Amino acid sequence: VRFSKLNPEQTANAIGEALMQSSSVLQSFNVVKGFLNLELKQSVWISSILSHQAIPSFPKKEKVMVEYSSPNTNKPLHLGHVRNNLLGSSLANILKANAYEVIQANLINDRGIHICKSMLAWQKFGQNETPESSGMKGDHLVGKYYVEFDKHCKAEIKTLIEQGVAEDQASKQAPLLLEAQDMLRKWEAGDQATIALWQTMNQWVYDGFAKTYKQLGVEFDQYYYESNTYLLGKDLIEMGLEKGVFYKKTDGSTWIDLSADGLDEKLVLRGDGTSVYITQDIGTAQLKYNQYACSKSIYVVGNEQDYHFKVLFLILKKLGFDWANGLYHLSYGMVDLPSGKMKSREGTVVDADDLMSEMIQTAKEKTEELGKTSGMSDEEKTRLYHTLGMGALKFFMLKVDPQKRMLFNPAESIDFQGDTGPFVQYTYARINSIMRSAQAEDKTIHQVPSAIRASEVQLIQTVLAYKQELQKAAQSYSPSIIANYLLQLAKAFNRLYNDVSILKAIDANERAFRLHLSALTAETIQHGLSLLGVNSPERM
RNA sequence: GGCCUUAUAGUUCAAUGGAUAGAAUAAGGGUUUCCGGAGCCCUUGAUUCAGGUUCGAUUCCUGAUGGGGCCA
Repeated sequence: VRFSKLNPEQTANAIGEALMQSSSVLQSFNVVKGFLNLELKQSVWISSILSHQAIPSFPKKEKVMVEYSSPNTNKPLHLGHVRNNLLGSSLANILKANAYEVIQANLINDRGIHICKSMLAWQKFGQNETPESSGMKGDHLVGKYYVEFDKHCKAEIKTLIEQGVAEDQASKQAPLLLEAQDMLRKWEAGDQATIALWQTMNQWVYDGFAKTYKQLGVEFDQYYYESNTYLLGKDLIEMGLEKGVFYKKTDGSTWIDLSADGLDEKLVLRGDGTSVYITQDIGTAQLKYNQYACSKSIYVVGNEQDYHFKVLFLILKKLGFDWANGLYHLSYGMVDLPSGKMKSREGTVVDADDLMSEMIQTAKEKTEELGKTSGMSDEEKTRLYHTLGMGALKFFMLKVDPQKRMLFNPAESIDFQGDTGPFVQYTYARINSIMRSAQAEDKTIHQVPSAIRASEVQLIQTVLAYKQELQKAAQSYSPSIIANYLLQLAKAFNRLYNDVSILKAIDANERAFRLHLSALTAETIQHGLSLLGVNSPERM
């Protein structure tokens, strides 16, 4: 507009005219409110889809680490962990599809006062109960004793208060708590009996987690254990002191002043030389880099730790590590339920294992209601219910922008209508059905169709957009982009194939073209769903 | 108290600074022949408030208010 010295309408018209003359792919153009709209010839769309390869593949270029899950070993996984795991593993898939070499890491918090609490309660009240003897999943068993500890500890505190001890004192003096702290000291001193019990109970938990992970469909290339890493980082504090990044206070504790960066002063080493959380995170970050030299490292951690990661990354940069620029905190919001917030104290936590089996059970009921499983073997049905139940769960959780707090409604997620996983899966199954019944046909396109419908152009455009969406998802670390794209694609397909005339009175050539388009759509859906960790059922 | 984050139909979610803010669900209406009606079509309905930047703001900036979190 500045160049032409004309108003936007006139400028657009002039450009449009010029393009019409010089380009062979334009059908027409029009100008609305200063927007120049170019209409491409249908042949452009037709030929672009015919030469299109739905699934791009590239050579590996960079290494990236995705750390997620990172559970504590004192209780089983819950709904919040599910979002974490799904985000992490889906992100790993998306990055792989964008040619990154991905290392999926899991940093397990296997030490500390919390696991000592479970151990102590088991010692006192457990009567040698094991996963085998009780039939309980190991993580649930250990979780049970964590709750048990809490119960007894509270009772002790109550007694103390009744004896006249002040409340804040009482909560520190409960005999059980003191005993747990003592156990932690023994653990740190390497006491054999304590270590043995710790190993046994942790192993129960790991066996339990393994089942949960398998059901969720996540896996890891590298496990880190805090029991191995909790002493790391002290040498880097030393180094930072020499560089003048940190300073000592008179009590001997080491700090960093981040007030110039809009943050506070932060303790990095206590006066007695013991670590704080961030100390070991500094050390672990270096350990990871030394081991893999990833150009990017992503931490999938809830948004309550936003501040922690801001500080951590800043410290690493100030220590002079170039690789600190490749660190990213994928922060995600909490998951709410229709019944309200999850609060462990009120027992409203939704257990991950329970949730998954409920989803699968609901998938079964819904599908049986519709009575379309006739002719399927029991094995096929079981697999289908799993595919649908887990697909519903994953799709629903990944559809939402990670950053935002979300509301998980199990009933709504598994509905076959609406913006759900099963709806996308249905579309895939439907296309498969179409392809099956056309199996025997000659699907060669001898001649490019001369005209196609607007709804076909729309579907073609959507299919073609996939690569861009994939890139966007990788750049913004957001699986929700893929999920929303898949909904759009499924809708575009269903809309097109509801047009009765498309099924009738068409010549073999047009038919072949549409089958080609359908096959590409199916391929794209399958690829997209797999990035979300969702299976595509051949039939449903 | 300081800091971070969020605010869109009744509800749950979308929208590289761009056109008439999209879906889904709920409510109401429609879809005789159809390789899958678990679909498709129509109707009703929304940007928290007050300023600012811009030709143009749901989007960026400032402030207020509500939700969530972190730190003391």
